[in-house]
Amino acid sequence: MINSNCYREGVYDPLQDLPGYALRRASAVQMAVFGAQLAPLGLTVIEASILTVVKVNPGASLSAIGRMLDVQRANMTPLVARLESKGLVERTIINGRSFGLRLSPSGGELQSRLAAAIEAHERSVAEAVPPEHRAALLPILHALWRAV
Amino acid sequence: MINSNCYREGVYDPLQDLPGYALRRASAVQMAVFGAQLAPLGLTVIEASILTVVKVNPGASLSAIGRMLDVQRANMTPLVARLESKGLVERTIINGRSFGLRLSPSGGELQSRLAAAIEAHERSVAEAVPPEHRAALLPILHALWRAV
DNA sequence: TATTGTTATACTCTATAACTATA
DNA sequence: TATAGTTATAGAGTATAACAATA
Repeated sequence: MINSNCYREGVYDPLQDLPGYALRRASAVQMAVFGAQLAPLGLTVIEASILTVVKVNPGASLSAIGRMLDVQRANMTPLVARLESKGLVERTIINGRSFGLRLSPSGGELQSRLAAAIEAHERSVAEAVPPEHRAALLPILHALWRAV
Repeated sequence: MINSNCYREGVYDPLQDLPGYALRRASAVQMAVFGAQLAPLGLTVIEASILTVVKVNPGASLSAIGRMLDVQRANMTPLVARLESKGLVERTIINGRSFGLRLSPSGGELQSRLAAAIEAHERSVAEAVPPEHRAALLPILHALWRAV
């Protein structure tokens, strides 16, 4: 039996039922939507994730945050510089070779709006899943995240 | 009750249980693994997806393939040029303003190895999901893909 | 010696606008 | 007029290697 969605313009999609491909497309759609919702805040998705981690873990080092988010040190540097230049985060001294990050006052204000955006987005993600499958959503994603 | 995985190096991860974030991380892991498996074939993930679509739909146009894969025309051009320069695909004439793609002989040979790599990867993705949740995997991903 | 932060660099993917040629 | 393909360009994310300073 042929799924009618398999054809677009007479072209058959051999990838749509492959879980890895569907995972990539689902993630891409979700990232695009979330990115658009963050645009008014002047933030990218990664910047938003850094701000959220910093808010919850004031004083955490650049390296520790990067490891948590799977962003390499070398790539964290310009990201943090961007957040600093926007006046959203400040450095705190840990020791002579590393520093921690904390939200600045304006970073704290922005974080409130950011938290609302995240909550709205995450709700829409969860609600996009048929109710009977919602309980499986996080277990599946965590399993894929940790295991593939 | 605190999930022991919430802490790494004393830093708490406020994002890990957000479905959208977990979706992004799961996709990223999967893409990295699959990309590494494709490297010996000299292909990127997107190139592999184009080859697979072309194999199943010989003669499909650049634009139609791009729409299916959600790759814009302007970005399809250099991708197709890359595949052409590797001698993997050939152009067929559709009309004066568009052309179709088909696998070249060497593209066909590579596609066999590619199909095996895809099958192995997709199996590992499915098997990474706990058995009781496997039936929900595709319905969830399709719902997120089409709906968020 | 291992780790931190930095710099430099390169590659892939993505997004937009503008252009031509054709349907 | 709308579509196909192209070109140019810019931005975002990612990856590696190397370096100085510090633990």
